[in-house]
Amino acid sequence: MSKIYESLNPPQQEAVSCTEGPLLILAGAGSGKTRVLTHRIAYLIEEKGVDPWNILAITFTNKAADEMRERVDRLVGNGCESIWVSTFHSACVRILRRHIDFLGYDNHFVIYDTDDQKSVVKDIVKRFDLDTRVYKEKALMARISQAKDRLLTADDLAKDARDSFEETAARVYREYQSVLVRNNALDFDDLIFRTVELFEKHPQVLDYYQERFKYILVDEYQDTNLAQFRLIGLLAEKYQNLCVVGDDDQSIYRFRGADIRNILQFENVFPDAVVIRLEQNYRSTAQILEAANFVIANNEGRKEKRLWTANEPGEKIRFRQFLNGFEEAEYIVGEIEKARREGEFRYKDCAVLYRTNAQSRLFEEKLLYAGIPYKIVGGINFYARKEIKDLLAYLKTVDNARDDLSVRRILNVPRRGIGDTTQARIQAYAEDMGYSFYEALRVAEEIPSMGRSLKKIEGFVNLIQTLKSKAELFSVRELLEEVIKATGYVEELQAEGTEEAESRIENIDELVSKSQAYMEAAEARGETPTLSAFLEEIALVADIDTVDNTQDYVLLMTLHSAKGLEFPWVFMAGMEEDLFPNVSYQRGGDEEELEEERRLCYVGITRAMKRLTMTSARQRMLRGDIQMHSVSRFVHEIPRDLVDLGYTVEDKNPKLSSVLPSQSPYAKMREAFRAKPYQKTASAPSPRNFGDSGKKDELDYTVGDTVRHAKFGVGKVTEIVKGGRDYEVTVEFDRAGRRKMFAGFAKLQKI
DNA sequence: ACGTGGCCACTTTTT
DNA sequence: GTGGCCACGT
Repeated sequence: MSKIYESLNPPQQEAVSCTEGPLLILAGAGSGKTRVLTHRIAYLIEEKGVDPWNILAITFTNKAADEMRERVDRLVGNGCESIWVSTFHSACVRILRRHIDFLGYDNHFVIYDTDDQKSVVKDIVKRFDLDTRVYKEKALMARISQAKDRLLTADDLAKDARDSFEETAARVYREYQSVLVRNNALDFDDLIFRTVELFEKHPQVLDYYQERFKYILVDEYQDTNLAQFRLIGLLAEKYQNLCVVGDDDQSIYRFRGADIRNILQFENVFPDAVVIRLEQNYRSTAQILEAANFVIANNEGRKEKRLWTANEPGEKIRFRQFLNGFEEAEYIVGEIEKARREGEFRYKDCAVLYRTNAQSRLFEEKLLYAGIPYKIVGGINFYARKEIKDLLAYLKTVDNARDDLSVRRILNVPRRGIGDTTQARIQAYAEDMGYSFYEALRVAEEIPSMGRSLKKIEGFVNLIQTLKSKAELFSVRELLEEVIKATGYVEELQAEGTEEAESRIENIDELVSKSQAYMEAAEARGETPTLSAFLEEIALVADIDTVDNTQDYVLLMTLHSAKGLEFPWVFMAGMEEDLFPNVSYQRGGDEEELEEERRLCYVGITRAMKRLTMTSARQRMLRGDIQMHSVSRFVHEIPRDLVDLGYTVEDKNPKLSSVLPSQSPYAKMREAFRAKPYQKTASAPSPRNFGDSGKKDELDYTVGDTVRHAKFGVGKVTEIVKGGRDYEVTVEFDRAGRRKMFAGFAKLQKI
């Protein structure tokens, strides 16, 4: 072995050199799996003489793919451009662009994002005249997506339907699919599903790719779903040189169809698979790692493993509880600023992780106020913004006029005086004649009762035709600018002059620079930039892909988005029962969901290299009303001698102590930790023993009583549930309807 | 045809 | 607290 492999530890070396046959690498957090993957690729090329052309590496995000390619480049030097390093979705798009005509699609298909899917479903719900109370778009979309993740067609779903909801869902699915086919569109799930279909129906195509990809590597294997599993299985079937890397403890996408069994049963599916464990962690301090180990040990369904590290013990894990989310945010922002001022950490060394995107707001406010550069990953996707979607719809229409959705979106944007009635008439005509929506527009004069609208429609068609002809000559960026000019989109916003319009214009400017950046990147890759490729790239970028490691900013993101990343200092905010673990696990009453939450916590803890701070708030505004929260059970699962609870409120923080009740929460916490020393076997932790002071022993009203609420008025108590620290009271108000509230806050008066 | 105001549901996580 | 949707009025 050449020198570069000597820096690897023995199991890592084994994982690199075991190149033939199926291989499962169980790589604990921070165990250097990316290093193993990149060295393995280098080894294949350099030592085994494998043609880079024959290697396929699948990662979870584009960012990870870029990083991997970069690192392989550094190891191997030239020749690695021809390695396919990409996500499942972009790999499938590449394959489908070449061969989807075998399935009767046009290779020029468009990709529908979640928003587009929603419009399609919504339209169908309306056409089927379904009760939207029962058949919610979201639920239907989830059904369809779930089915596709499991490679089920609408017929399969109809066959398995157990009730009328499922039957209807199958009907909607069938119609949804035919709309997509008509529009020559594929949704995210289709990208995988159709590729599997292509391989299964056309063995010669499969054979081509089996020959092409003799060596396959899959990262984050624990998060693959059935469709992805099948895809990989098909590709690897012939040569069996499949190397998957994953960690069952980091499986956090069950809700999206990820099947942890893909990793737990790898050895059953590939009986002669070699299994290698990477258990040495290079990332975190010993105390952080130990905390992570203790937390995850509470899960039952996992492969037993013991992560260890030779790193320094490091600092204790900091835990702080605050009165509310504002103070939590203020604290975290203050800590970051202080550390930077003192030269201890840069902004980019710090990341704030939380369970739900909604939590980002408070941090954003405080960071903005403090003048600290930051970037929020996730939330509302840049490309989901209205102005961006509008402009992209123009580009999509130019690119593929079969995409009815885009055409309809822009027909009256900006306002052209073409209203719903006209649109409905065109739609009806198109359906009668078997035309696409745009085709119907082009022959609008044939449509009866168009009247005054005809002129306007002709204007629109002319605009699109002109843009289409320009698309031949113009670069992507020029075309986009032409759209902006021809439609007067920005002008209209400027005329508005509001702050909101201002920010929309900024977004549009950003889109223009993104188109420029795309062109440059494509040319750097030696490709000719095309409109289709630009649109495709946009459809497949995740927000995390736009994180720029060279910029010094604080990163804020959900725990999910943080997977695969690492930071010197990690803040885990909102460590509260009901928020994290999230309440929905209780709705399902599902132990597995709780375990998934715990894995998410494990992922969060193991992102931290040097320092980890966990915070929680006693009260938090959730869905409009204030709720009391006790400290997350996950915090309790960390042995107390690993935790630094900070100063007491009385000592150091007079501002807090004046607001808080006489009992210091920190003193309470200490008691709690002291009272209940950590036991590894403890199966039922009592998470709610922090600061019970708010609980009233008795309420002066009971079920059936009439009470008055300051805001909601008079109502009747229908239910009282004893919560951890308070009573949850359900009241049927005369005016405000049924409300659930905490007795401590509601201040209900018996009358 | 289009704008406005009130009502409602919503918040888990995403390629 | 917020954004989306519907109904109504101009």
